Amino acid sequence: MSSERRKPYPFDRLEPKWQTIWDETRAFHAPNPGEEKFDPAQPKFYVLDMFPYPSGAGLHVGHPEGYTATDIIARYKRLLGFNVLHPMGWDAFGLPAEQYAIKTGQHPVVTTRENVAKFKTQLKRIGFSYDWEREINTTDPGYYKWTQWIFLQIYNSWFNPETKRAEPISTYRGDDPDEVRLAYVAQVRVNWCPELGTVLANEEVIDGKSEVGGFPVVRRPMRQWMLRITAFADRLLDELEGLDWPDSIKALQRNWIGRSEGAAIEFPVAAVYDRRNEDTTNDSEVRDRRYSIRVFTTRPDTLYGATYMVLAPENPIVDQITTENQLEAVANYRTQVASKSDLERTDLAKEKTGVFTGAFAINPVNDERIPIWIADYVLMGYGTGAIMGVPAHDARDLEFARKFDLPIRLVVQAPADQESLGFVGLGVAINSLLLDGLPSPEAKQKITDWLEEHGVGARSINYKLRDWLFSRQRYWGEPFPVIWRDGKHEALPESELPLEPPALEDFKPTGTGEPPLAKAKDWIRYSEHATRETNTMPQWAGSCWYYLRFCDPENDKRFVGQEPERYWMGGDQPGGVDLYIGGVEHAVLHLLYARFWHKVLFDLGHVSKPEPFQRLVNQGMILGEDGRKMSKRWGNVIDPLDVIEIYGADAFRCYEMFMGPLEQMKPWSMKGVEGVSRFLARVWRLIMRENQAGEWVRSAAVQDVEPTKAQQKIIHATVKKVTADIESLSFNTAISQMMIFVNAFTTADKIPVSAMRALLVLLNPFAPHITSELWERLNLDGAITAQRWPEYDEHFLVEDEIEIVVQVNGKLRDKITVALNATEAELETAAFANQKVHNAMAGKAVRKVVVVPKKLVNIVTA
RNA sequence: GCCGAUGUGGCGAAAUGGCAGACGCAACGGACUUAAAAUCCGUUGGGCUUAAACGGCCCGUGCCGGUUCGAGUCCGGCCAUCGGCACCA
Repeated sequence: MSSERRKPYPFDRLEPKWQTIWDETRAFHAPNPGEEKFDPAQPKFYVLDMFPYPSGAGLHVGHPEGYTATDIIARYKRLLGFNVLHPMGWDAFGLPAEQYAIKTGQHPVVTTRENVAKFKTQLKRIGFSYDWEREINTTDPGYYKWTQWIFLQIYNSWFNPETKRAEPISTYRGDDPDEVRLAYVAQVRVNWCPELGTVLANEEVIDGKSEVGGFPVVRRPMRQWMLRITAFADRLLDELEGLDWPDSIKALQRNWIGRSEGAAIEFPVAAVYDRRNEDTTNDSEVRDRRYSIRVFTTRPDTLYGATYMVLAPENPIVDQITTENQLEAVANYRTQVASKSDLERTDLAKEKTGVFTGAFAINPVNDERIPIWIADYVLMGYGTGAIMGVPAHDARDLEFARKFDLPIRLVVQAPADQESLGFVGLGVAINSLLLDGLPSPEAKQKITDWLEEHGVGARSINYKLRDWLFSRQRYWGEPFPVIWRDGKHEALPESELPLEPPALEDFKPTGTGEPPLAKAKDWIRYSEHATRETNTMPQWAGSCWYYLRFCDPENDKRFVGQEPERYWMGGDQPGGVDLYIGGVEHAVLHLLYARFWHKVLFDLGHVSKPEPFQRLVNQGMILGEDGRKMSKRWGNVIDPLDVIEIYGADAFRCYEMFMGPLEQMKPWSMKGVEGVSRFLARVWRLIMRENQAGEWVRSAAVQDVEPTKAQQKIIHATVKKVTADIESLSFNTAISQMMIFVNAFTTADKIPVSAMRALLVLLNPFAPHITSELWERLNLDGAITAQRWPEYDEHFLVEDEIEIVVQVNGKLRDKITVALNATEAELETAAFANQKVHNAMAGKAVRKVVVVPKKLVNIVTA
């Protein structure tokens, strides 16, 4: 038959009905301290989603996975009596939104407004219980006013190494405050993406391509705004410890920060060929302190094995030390390296290349002359842009030394079963005069002490983390609240915030590196002698503090009021954000940047805790039905609204949670949705039946009777399991338990109302619409959202008789039923009386009997 | 190469060191129906035994070892897949 598929229950009518009621009654509005209806007696719970970029494509099934999980928690905590903060907003500045605007030829203001409207409609159709009165949009002047204000706090601060805290720049005693500001301008080799027409942060470049769009990225020196995140490297690292985050995310951040401990060592340059002084000879043994090369190493204990040095080709000192006859070779090599993109440079990493500079350095520990080379396997961006080559104990150095026939000297003895040449682990020092016989860790200490005593080295720590490149040459972002006067930058007065971008017709990137804002000639001109900064902030700026704004979104006096901040983000209660759920893709971007901003704000006294997100959970990616990543290319993308059209929002929500563990990657299955939909229909038919006229009426089986003993047991077992499972975010097994509950009642001829009350409240966070409707149809008191979460009584879970497992030599042989209070001796006797046990023992002698009360008896034979 | 995660039926998955596979999907059988859909009931890890049913027995959580009365779970060593970083000195 071609007629429309019959709905198993009328979700298409009742779901919009309840969504409207929730809106109209402000059912999920959370008042702030001091506001009407605020109850200070209740504990708070802040449960947050990573707010989306409202892209043109709309929601896909991945978004609602985390959102459903947080919604269940929010509704559950409300039923427990918590004051719950559960907000949603829009991260609408940035490349995706702007690329979409360019593609469709519309102004980003217009596309953003449309996309936000679309996202909001979709989210509402899924029935999420957000407090929409707290909705924020990073592109609202009322919001980015405070993003700019926070930038000024950062700009007007420095990191005091004594206190290890950010402090107002006024406490800095040096000559030039611009040298130490947490926001500064520097000429740096940036990641320039010609296709996007902007520079990108290191974190936004993946395999030499832009994270957004996958376009090639090249290195290019440019003057840019930087944020001094490196000053906070140790705190960002150390304070990860106390956070309730997945180990994998902590590991990613640790890895990204990349702290390594070692020593900095000075190698004087011997025989400097100085183009300004033709008299200097190559054979001079004079140590020339004017040209000393500093290296960083994590293995100072291998210093005696350093048989050459390598500089990064970009290292400026190369110009100073290269000898006349090597000038051409060095220049050629440097040109060749410069023409390679980062991608090519790593791609071609298979074979080592390099050139001798003609110069020599003196190994400070043994006065040996060692040749200085340049090679692109040494990076200018890490350490000092120079290394000591210890080929015997470093795989890269060994490869290089073999290729260019440089000497190799063993200085670490490997453990007996391993070859010492090429051994890179910790062993025992050899051929190292001062260090011979010492295990590597002690050798490190001793040689570093020696270097410090002789003034030629020191303990040193290096990080992979670079300062955050914070400016972009794009239109759709926050303008910097900065003006330029006589070549110097200064802060825009706070009273002039928000600084709105000019209304440009043509907002496309210029392609030259000049920002689009430069096209707005009137806007740029600030005064007779001053002009505005034309760069804009990156996408991440707005998301670095949005969780704070949610606490007090309307405040026009402060970025967040002190009292709401103290209440929701700290105060006497644990956690800042108590639960934060989102995708793993933000492990080193948003989550690192936001922690950094938060620490600056904390140091300056603007927020009450040093860390913003106490507990973090990553939802796993949802794959297409074919097991591949969802993508237009494979045609396997699922649109939530299509699913809701057929099965309803409740079924959609429950399926998203029933698929498997929240954090796991898992494939979508429409058949699976159907199964969950059948479960909800069974819940419906427990309470409702269809009359002759085809109307749903309350079933006569539902009666005000006492549950049977067996029913009591399953009710209390379900309350217990669902409660525990929600607490541990094991939503899939919570749903399983409710299925067991429903299956048990499906066949009952009398269904106690009390059992249905408990079920509906338990199921409400998962399937809020159907449970609200059934609650109303049962004529139960008040709204279901105003109920208290049921409690269980252990008393109902125990039985008089229990089943005991009987094993022989650890193998299950039979199960016996005994009284709950049976003694160990009684259990043992019962086990030995069992025929199967007797058979299995095959007449062998008993060696041992293990009795676990209420569980099992295990008989061990000889 | 380094770091992290994962490995259980045809599929998604469950299992405080104590009955492996709950719950759901798919499949098969049955009831209801003129028929189908929907719904309800039942079977369903593999193998052997038995005419069949009942029953009985053996094997089984990536591989190899270990600890334990007892291991999917704990320990050691491998293998595979996925994710991140990657010439980081």
